[in-house]
Parts: sequence; structure tokens; C-alpha cells
Amino acid sequence: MAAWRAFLSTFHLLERRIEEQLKSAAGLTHPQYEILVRLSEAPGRRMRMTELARVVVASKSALTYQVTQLEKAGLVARETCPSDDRGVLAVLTDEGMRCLERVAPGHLEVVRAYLIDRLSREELQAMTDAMRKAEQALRSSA
Amino acid sequence: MAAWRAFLSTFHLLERRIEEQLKSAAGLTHPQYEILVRLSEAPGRRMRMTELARVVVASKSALTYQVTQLEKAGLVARETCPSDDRGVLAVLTDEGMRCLERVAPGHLEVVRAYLIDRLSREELQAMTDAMRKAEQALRSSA
DNA sequence: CAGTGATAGTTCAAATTCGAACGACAGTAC
DNA sequence: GTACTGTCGTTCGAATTTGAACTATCACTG
Repeated sequence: MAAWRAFLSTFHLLERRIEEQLKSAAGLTHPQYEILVRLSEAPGRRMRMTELARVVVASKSALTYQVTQLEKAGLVARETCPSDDRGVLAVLTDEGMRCLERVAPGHLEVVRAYLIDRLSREELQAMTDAMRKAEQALRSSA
Repeated sequence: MAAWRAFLSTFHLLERRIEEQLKSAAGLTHPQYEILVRLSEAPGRRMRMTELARVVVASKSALTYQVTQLEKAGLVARETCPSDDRGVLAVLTDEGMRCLERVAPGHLEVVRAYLIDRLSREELQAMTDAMRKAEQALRSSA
């Protein structure tokens, strides 16, 4: 259980650091940053709201809110889904892409400095595998 | 970086599970549960607010709020610190202790089922060490 | 095509979080 | 003692999250 304790504390501390870094670098929150990252990797830089909510692990209402914020900032735009009139596509704008490219290095730096670089290659691999298994279990038994 | 992705998703999913479990078992939130745990382990089952905020990694205002909630529920009480009139001691009540003893098993079960049991003994040890090192780095360079 | 049940996304009120500002007290220097 | 500086915990407003309604649309059945 001490392991879980350490895990929990470290994560919270790291989250705090990340928020701090992103806020000062681009006025972004961590959830907003994650949205930009996922959109940047999606085909056509666009993704359905529900799918986006699933991958970033946010509630539908939280995502609606954050996408609205990002829309106001001009980093994301909304499109109606051509194949489903109920659906909405969140699209990463060019400005959003530029913003992401500007901020990403500093973000990666923080994650690496405090977490990634503190594990050996084998530890990192083992940890990643375990996380993936846990993630799958958590998602499938939702 | 895929490793970090997996960490993040898994953590959020697990948090969600934990919240769900605690809420249905005792109407507690995860931050509240953490407060009870830390108090139960403290000498005299009491702790200074600032110290408590530090160990559970919460802001001072968030802690004030949560302790007030727990106080309303009768699980925690406030005492003025005898050695420092500015200070406040959060004290775990008997009812709080009983509540914790009732809820803890189910909580541990969730953490184990989805995370702990998915790592080998060596992996767990390696991860814990890494987390501790990261925690220390994060705390010292605050 | 009407009817039914599920799904997509939004909206709302309530709860929670954060950071800044605040008043009260401690510790030290003079 | 007085002044200065720092710490303690709380309070406030703004931002964010949650879950439960709600509207619109889809997919399927008859």
C-alpha cells in the first residue's frame, strides 16, 4: 500500500507542476493541453466529442466546457459531423497547432525531468505494460 | 511518451473508479478519504492543517473546505493548537475512525484489483522506488 | 411511415478547486 | 516594548467538474 501512496502523492505533485508550467507558458490547463495533443494526432486533426472525451478520460460536460474555452481562444473549432447530424467534430485550428508546437517541448521536459528519467529502461517498460493492462481492465469493465 | 500517456489515462480511470466506490460505500470523496487515512496514522489521530495539506497534496483552501465538510459529517473535529494560537489541529473522531475501518477494505480492494495485482513484486518495488525519488525531487524543488 | 429505445452533445445547479487577499499570531531584531 | 517579517488558517471570487435533465437525432421494428 505504500506503493500506492507514493504513486498518488507523486502524481498529484506532478500534476501541479504541469499545470504551473502550462499556465505560465501558454495559459493552458492540463486538460486543455491533452485535448490539443489528441486532436493533433487524429486523422484530419478532428475528432468526435464523445470519442475525445473517452481518450482524455473526461466527462461529456467537462469536455463541452473545455472545448468551448479552446474555441474562444481560437485553438479549436467546432464542425457538425457530416455522417451524423447529432455529432460534433472538434477541429484543431492552425493556431491551435502552432500553440501546441510551441508548448510541447517545455511540457515534455517537465514530465521527463521528474518522472521518465527516474526509471531505467526496464522499469519504464514494465510500468507501461502494467498501466496498459490496468487501463484495459478499467475500460472494459466500465 | 506513450508511457506517460498510459500513466495518465490509467490514473484518471482509476481515480474515477475510486470515487465511485467511496461515494457508494460511505458518501466520501477520495480527497476526504485520504484525509481520514492520514489522520488515523498520525500521533493522537490529529495533525496540523498545513502539515495535513502537505501530505495529501492539497492547497490550503481545499483542505479548509474538506475539513469543514468532514466536520459537518462528524468524522473530524477542529482543535486550536496549544503551542501555537494560529494553528488548528484536525482530529479524527471515533466516528471517523469507525467510518474509515468500514470503508478501507473496499477501497484497498479496488486499488489492488486494478493496479497492485497487475505488477510483479519486482515491478512494484521498482515503481515505488522511482515514485519516491520523483516525489522527493518534486517536493524539494517546490 | 409511425413508434421505440438508444445515443450525441449541451445546459443547468451544485459541489469542488485554485490563487489572491486577509487578519491573527509567532519569532526576531532593535 | 515596537517594528518587521514570516507563517497559519480562513475567506472570497472566479474557474472548473460533476451528474442529472433535456433536445435532437439515429437505428431499428413493425
